[in-house]
This record gives sequence, C-alpha cells and structure tokens, in this order.
Amino acid sequence: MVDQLIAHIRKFSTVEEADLILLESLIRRKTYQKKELVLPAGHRCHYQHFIVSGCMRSFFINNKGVEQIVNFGIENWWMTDYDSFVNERASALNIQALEECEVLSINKLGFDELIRKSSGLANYFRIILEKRHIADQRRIQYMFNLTGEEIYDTFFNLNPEFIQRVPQYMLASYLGFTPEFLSKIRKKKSQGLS
Amino acid sequence: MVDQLIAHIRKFSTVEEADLILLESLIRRKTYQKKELVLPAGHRCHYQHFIVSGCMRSFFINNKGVEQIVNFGIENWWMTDYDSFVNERASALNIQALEECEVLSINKLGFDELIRKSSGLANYFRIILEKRHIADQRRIQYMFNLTGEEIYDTFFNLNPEFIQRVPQYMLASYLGFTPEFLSKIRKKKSQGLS
DNA sequence: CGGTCTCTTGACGGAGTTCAAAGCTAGTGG
DNA sequence: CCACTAGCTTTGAACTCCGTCAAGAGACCG
Repeated sequence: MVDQLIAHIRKFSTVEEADLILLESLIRRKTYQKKELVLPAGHRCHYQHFIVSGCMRSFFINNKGVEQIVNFGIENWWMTDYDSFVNERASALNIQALEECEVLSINKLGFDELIRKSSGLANYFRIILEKRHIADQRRIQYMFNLTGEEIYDTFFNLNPEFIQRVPQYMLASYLGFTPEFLSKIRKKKSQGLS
Repeated sequence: MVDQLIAHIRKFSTVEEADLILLESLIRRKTYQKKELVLPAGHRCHYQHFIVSGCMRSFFINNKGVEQIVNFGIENWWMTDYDSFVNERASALNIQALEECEVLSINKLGFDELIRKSSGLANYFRIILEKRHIADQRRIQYMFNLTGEEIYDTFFNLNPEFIQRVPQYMLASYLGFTPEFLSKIRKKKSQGLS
C-alpha cells in the first residue's frame, strides 16, 4: 500500500530514503466499508487521507436540507477538509466512502513534522496544493461560463470512466443540478444520436 | 516596498535573513497605471505579482463574448494565473490594474530558485496556496448553496469596504450575475429598510 | 458642457427547479 | 433462486429565478 503512495510522491518530487521511512512511521493504514463516514461534519478533520483504492465523496447539507457534493476522490487522490485540517476548526463537510476504500492517513502533527524535516516532501505537498488550486480555478470558470448541458459534456469528456462509478443523482449533485435535470440532459443526448 | 512583502512573509513563516536578501535580488518592482493590462490572455504568465498597493482583477471572455471576472486582488495579495505560471502554457485569463498599482513580481526561474534554496520561503508559499485552496473551496460551496441575493449579502458582510472600490458591474460579474440583476437586488434592499 | 461610461427600470423569455407519480434495478432475506 | 422492497431514474406540468433586450437617467472626465 505504501509503495503506491511513494510512487505517487516520486512522480512529483525528489525525496531522500530517510524521509520515506519517516513518512511510513507516521502513516495510519485503514480500510473503510462502503457508505462508512470517514469524517462527520461538525468534527475536526484530523487527517489527510490518501486513497489507495476505492472512491469517496465530500458533501454538506445545503440550505434546503439536501446533500450537496463538493468533491469526489479516487485512487491516488488526497481527501480532506483542508479548512478544518489546517485551521483546526469544525468541519463543514462530511467525507464518506462510496466503495470499500483502502486509505493511508496522516494527522496534523505528523504532517507538520514531515513538512519541517523533509524539504522533498514539503515540495510534494506544495505541488499537490498547486494542482488542487488550479483545478478549483478551472471549476469556478466552468461554473460561470457553461450551461448545465455543457458542464455535463465537459465532465464526461474529462472523466468518461468515472461516470458509471457513482449513481447519477450524486453526479448531478456534484455538477450542480438536480437528478431530474440530469436525466433530461441524458434523454436529449440519446435522442440526438438516433 | 519590499518591507511590506517581508512583513507579510513573517506573518506566516520564519525565514533566514539570507533568504530575504536572495528574495530581494530576484524581485522586480513595477508600477502599473489604471486600466493597464498586467497579463494579456493567450500569453504565458511569467510572474507571480505581489500587490503592494492598488487593486487588480483577473477575467476572461466567456462564450457569450462578455468579460467574466474570476478574482480581485488588493494590497498584500498575490495575483497570477497559476495554471499558466506553473504549467507554462498560454493564459486563459487577463490580469488588469483597476487602480494605479505598485507591484513586486517574481518570475518562474526566480520562484523555483527560492523554493529550492529556502525552506522558510517554500513554507510561506505553501501556506499561501493553502489559503487560496480553502478560499476556492468556500466559494464553490457558496455558489452551490446560495441564491444571487444571498451571495451578495455574504460578500457584502465579508468585504464591506471593498464594495465601493470597484464599479458595480464588475462586482456583479465577479459574483456571477448581470449588472441589471445586482441593481434589482440593491433596490429591493433599500426598499426593505425604509 | 458634450460624450461616454455606469446604473436603473420594466417587459419578456428561458434554463433549471419543484413536485408528484410511475417505472426500473439491485440488494436482501426467506 | 425467487420475490420483495428500497433506492434510483425517468417523465411531465407548473413555476421561479435570473438573463436578455431596450430605453432612459445619472455621473464622471476631458
């Protein structure tokens, strides 16, 4: 399991052997069952979770009382409520396993120690943050620029394999509309092709 | 001017004197006039810009041919198209001074050198990224959860002083609706108070 | 002061939501 | 291994929020 994380780190940064040994000593291995809550909203998010296998979502309950999905995470992604993790405040988000998930987790103390002692790992986590920030900015631009149908098309083209991995009502929530509307988009597409 | 940046750095990270001297040697000072383009879309974003004084916006031209504002930046903010800066590709965004701006800029080569040589500065830039990512995530949550009027209220409460610094049509663009609709929100508010 | 940029107002239109009901699918226990 | 149920998806009608278009009223700058 740890090998997979190390491979991921090496893709983005150069690290000393000693740093990896330190990393391994600070990491917790855990398996979550399908539908299990990894983090309940209102609690502190003590960990950053690296997904070795499986799929998760983060979501909150919106003003209308409906679950709003903010992010999905799959293999080789880090899942966390960064705001809660960094600022040590109650989490606005729930994190939940959507499939059985093998996860490597590191808590804040361990994370801070890694950052302090290993410039290679600090660099790796900085690059991960860069990627998240760039992805966030793109997403904000899509939300402003595209209609529902275009958002669906864009997501479909970028993640064709992911579509059948989660139920459609979750996909609809993540993309920012209702299951009914997603269903109508799909109908329109299938008719357009016939 | 550099003192202000150093004070900002010290707020978030501990750095050696030598690192600050290196930083100063790599920084370019420049003043932009009101309305001047700091970065035109389609060009590589070579710099990260630290705003010492003034106000900027980043925006793109959307599918309908209308300017869509993505971010504002004011004193003590870094402005850049991160995607273009990091991945060395053409920028999707324009960056423009909305007031006369004093700016400290660092290019990619200089930035990479700083990150490599100074763990204190690497830490500072990692923390800046953390803050941006957290702000992005909050913004995405607002966009999903709130109506136009609620988005306006939230922004107004978080940035009361900023409202009168930019024209309303830019504020409307940033918040994700038309100037006409923003005008109607304001009318409704003023009537509700009378 | 004259022109351009900005803000307001109102009528109309459309993308997406809400609500309700029916059809489908998959997991689960007997 | 079938039947039953709960959860998921589809459909359609009514509705709402916000955008579009057009016109007019201010406001700022040379």
